[in-house]
Amino acid sequence: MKISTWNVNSLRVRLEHVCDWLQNNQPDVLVLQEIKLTNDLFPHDEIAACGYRAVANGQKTYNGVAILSRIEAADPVFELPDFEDEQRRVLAATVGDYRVIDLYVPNGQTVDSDKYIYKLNWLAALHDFLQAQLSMFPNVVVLGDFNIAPDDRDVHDPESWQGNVLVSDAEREALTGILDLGMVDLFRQFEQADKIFSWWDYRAAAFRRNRGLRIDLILANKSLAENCLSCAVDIEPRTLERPSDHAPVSAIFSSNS
DNA sequence: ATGGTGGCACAGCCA
Repeated sequence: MKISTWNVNSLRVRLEHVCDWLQNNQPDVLVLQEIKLTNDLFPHDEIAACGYRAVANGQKTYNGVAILSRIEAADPVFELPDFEDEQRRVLAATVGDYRVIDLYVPNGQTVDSDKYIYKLNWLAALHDFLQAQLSMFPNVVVLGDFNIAPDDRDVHDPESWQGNVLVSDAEREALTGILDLGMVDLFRQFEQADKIFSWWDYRAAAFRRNRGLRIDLILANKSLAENCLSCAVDIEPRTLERPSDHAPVSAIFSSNS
């Protein structure tokens, strides 16, 4: 079972990259963030031509998430319970034996902004939703753009980022609270090279200089994490013409989980 | 260097 996540920053613009990546990598599930289109404009035919079904939770201009899967996804949830939100950032669904929870966590803009307060409130609601999902499903994978770098190993220059949005203490504590529900950051289960990131700003040649952050994460509950065989970032699509600013991340699970 | 680039949509917001 291979499950992957990718913030595509507009599915319209990146459709060809997504289709090529599906053909080349053959995941069982790929979850997308920032599709930036409404459900009526979702490219179901093109995705079907690659051999995948799709469930979308889309929105015009901003945000929007989707789950692509070889087999049909069931029992979708489109909202954080008891959290009023116009922004389409969550999509949970069951794919075979796995509960897949696709997230586009709010960016937060700056630590003194209203958007940062919204981010922390959103993460508190997410915590309660994940607690409930973990009590209902034996195999839970939570993945997407978390807009939080878990620790300083995930930041190209921790000193320059100190206290900034994406690395602030309150955000990292919120992530720790989610992990404390019984989840594992799969990437850190494995030996990894230094300075592996999943997002690089479009500006200032950040990718060429590898000035990035690891903010695209795959979490799994502990018993499922024990069946994880690998977790890796694929920077190849970030080298293409007109790339997303994020790279895809994939985890592979042994088939008996 | 308080900018830089990119998507959406066509000015300015968001990242």
